[in-house]
Amino acid sequence: MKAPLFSTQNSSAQNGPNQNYLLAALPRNEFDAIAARLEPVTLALGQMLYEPGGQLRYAYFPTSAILSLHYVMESGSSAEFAGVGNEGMLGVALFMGGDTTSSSAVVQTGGQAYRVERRALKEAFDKAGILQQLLLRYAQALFTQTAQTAACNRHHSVDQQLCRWLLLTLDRLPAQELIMTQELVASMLGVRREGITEAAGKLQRAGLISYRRGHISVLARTGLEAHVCECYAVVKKEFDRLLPDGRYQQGAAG
Amino acid sequence: MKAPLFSTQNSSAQNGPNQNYLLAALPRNEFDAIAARLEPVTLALGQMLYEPGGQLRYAYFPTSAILSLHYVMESGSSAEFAGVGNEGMLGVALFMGGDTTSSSAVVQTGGQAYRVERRALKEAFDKAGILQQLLLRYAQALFTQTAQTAACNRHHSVDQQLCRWLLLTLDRLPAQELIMTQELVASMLGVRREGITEAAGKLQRAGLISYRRGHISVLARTGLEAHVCECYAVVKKEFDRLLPDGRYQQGAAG
DNA sequence: ATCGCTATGCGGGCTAGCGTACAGTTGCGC
DNA sequence: GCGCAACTGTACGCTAGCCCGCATAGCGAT
Repeated sequence: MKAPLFSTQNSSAQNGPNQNYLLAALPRNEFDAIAARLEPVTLALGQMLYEPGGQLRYAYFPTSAILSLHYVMESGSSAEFAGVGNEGMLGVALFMGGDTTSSSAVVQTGGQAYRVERRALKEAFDKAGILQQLLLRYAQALFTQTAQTAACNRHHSVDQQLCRWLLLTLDRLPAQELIMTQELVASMLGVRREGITEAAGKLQRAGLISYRRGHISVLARTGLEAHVCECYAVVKKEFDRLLPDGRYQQGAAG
Repeated sequence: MKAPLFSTQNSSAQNGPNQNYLLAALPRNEFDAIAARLEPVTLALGQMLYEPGGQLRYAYFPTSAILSLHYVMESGSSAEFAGVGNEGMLGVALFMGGDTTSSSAVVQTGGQAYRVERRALKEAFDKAGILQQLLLRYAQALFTQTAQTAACNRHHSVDQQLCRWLLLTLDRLPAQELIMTQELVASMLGVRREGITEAAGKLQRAGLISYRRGHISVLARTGLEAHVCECYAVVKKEFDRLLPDGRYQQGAAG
């Protein structure tokens, strides 16, 4: 699972660092500078990357993995407030100044990522180049997503939120199927498992998705879009506005 | 209402820029540099400072005013996800890179603030000094507050959330009384006005607060602390950890 | 002092989502 | 190909908070 670190322009690398949009958007010199510090890691479903209150050692740039930021209450119940795919990075606190967060981060979809040590990230950030711009804009997008989640949690039904969650996850996934039990989805959204059974049942009866033990397939994306609350569009629009678009942008500074 | 801009060290100024903790924590040279660009403004209850999607012209550093960040849904209902007092600033998007936000900002408690133009803030931020550190740490604290609000909205009762909101507001206020109708509190928390009537009634019967038309007085802060959910403590702790402590720190670089 | 606006109090019916309990079923591991 | 753990389906009562409507009361302006 060694990635070709020495070859920064290997466009045939299925899982090279430039599968991550933020890294891919860097100009050549900045990419080369940080590439030497990137370490490929395989992340397994359920793996906990950050524990509440713990020191953060690494930032993670997913290429195929999807990560989930959530907060676990004293009662044990939890709620996701943002997700991170290959459009972004985990660990904004590292360059924002606090080296810990009060939230947890777990792997929601297994896959690959590149990690970089705290100090290396901070040094790269402090060079005040394109990377800094990209990371700040990404942090802004993450903030919007979190704020929208707060509002959505207040006002929208579980059905709507499930659609939102499915669409956001789908956008980060190459395939139309996610490996995910209802139990896990429930803990992401912070509702009971039965609530997801019911909501997913409705969507399946409507022919929009189909699922079996631990797998959910999206059959009709447009159908989900018709059921979802406004929150999905708001978040998506903000991401599109603030982030590089995923085209291979090496050398294009901005 | 002119503030003594020319005198950067006028410690007798009741409403000088150094009533704002972020500004007060700047070392002398950085303070002087930005002080020339600060413009005192009086903010009235209910005034809208940012409209969703609009271009942001100014950042605001409250000294006595309290501002509220919230999102208004298509249905018209709304939900606050963070508040800003003299511990912070409004407009983190200005230095994060997006010059707009999808959320609204309104004045929750009338008072004074200093505003600074977009460009001036960006220039000061890009000097990569203490101001940059402070603003980034503040953005991190704001993020934590927003994430916590998302979780709280999901899992805690209106009673608990009212306690949280009262305590957070109180922390930003010199007095024990807030000018605020139940209707307004309701729109902050994103619940019905009757829900607040009921919750506030309970607190009043318990002798913790007393209120009359448009005024809420806190009688027993410790009582509120006994009723509040964990979210208050989490947010407060994170603010204490990340932010300057409000002592007059001019000259102390960090 | 009175009027009128607006804030607050209250009640009744309703629904979404919770807690709990248990039954059915699938697919993995041996 | 068997067993079993784990995932999914269903049901029932319960409560918080919603929507709606209307009654009362405080406070400011005339």
